Amino acid sequence: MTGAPVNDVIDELHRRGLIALSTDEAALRVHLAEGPVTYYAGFDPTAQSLHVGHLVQFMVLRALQRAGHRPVVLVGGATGLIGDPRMTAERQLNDRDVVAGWVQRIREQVAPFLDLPAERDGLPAPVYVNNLEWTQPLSAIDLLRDIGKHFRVGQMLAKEAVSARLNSDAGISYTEFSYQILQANDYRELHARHGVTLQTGGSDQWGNITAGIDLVRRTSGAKTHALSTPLVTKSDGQKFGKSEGGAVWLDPTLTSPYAFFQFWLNADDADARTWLPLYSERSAEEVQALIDESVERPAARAAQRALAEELTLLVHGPEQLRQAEAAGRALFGRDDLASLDAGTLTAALTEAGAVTVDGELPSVAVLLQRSGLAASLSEARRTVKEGGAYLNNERVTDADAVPGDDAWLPGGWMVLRRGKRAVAGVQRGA
RNA sequence: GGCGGGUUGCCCGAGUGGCCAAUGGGAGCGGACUGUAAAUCCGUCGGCUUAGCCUUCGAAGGUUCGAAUCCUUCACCCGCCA
Repeated sequence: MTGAPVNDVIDELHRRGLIALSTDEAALRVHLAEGPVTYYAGFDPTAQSLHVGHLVQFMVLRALQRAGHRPVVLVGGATGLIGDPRMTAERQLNDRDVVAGWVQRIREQVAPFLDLPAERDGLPAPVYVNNLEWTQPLSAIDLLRDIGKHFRVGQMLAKEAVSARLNSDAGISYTEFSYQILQANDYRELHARHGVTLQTGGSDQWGNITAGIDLVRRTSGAKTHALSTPLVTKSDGQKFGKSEGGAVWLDPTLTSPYAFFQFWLNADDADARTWLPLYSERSAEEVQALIDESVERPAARAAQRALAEELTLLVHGPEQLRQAEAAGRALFGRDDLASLDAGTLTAALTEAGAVTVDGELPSVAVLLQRSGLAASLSEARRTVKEGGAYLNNERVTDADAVPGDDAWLPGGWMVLRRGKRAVAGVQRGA
């Protein structure tokens, strides 16, 4: 090891558990030590927003940027039209204009992760690209002659996603089979255009990533590198990133900052401890101290709080974090609801989700249903019968009861709750 | 092409004429215990104008006082033979 260049980023990424697979690591360390490296990660527009599952990618991108390397973020306007083969079944193709819209939204969503450190800390500014730029003009002849010649079908068939699909009833379309060629070509283009020599991505992307490395080598002779992140899991085997019925999105209109904060705050103790190193940019010592604290005094939920605070700040910014925290305190605090002032209540309930009621007040059951706390009127009645419905923190016993005028809290609000965690506001209309 | 088996509620899976909105398990939801955890226990788990009514058991039609259960046709899936 004597004389081997020390590289803190790789050490840091290992320490945080962010590296699942890597190409020749010794060579990569040397490469990173030689000077600023331009690296990239790609995001396909398969939905209108990114979700918490994408966050690990940004943690890697940020760590590398902090070490002085230059990030390139690719949004897959072209690959999003083709579809990366999933293990299970063929993807439904989305309309071109729909995908184009998603590209725009995701592009905006990505910005804060890397732009802020660039502006504030003088780190290398990110470059944003869309692979439609070079994939769109590519003719069938160009693709098949210049790029296709470098691909062996045998290797393409051997990729895990492809072989899984070939062996399934679903089979695989030529469209999705071709996906790896396009992603590989992205690496080639970015290597040529921006001097990119490192690609990072999820370990499920490893096959596509290595296809790119091979293509770059065959076409230019250059040696390039790759790192992949592990799949983030939950200790109970459930899928990571789901909460009350849906994905946890980064878009504040799809998942409110309050709900986002609560998602992390409600993590299992075991999960919070394993996730903290992945997502926290605190020092190794601080992270360890938080984990120790979590083991000694689990009820304080130090690890969960750290995750919720850091990530809400990162994704939604300081003002949204402050409001999400205040909302949680207001709604779950020991204080009497009536003692809260109108401003606090308004902020908290707006975060939690609210419905406005004009004119006659409907029954509690109807309010539960309209606020979305219950999916149907039947479910709302059932909830009341089970003792799980609360109005202003008091258990409701009659589903058909109509709240009296004295139920209005400061600011014209009522606090409706289902179970322990699901809260919604009812606001008096005009 | 021939023969046989199958398609049930979010998922798995019982049910072969009335006692079936449909056994059981899982997921989900609520309660208790806790810490707005986990585990455990209890309850709940199609909809509605909720002691009643309406729509569900692959699709359509039929038999019957009455069908998830019987008959016919269609669609899809799975075995065995060719």
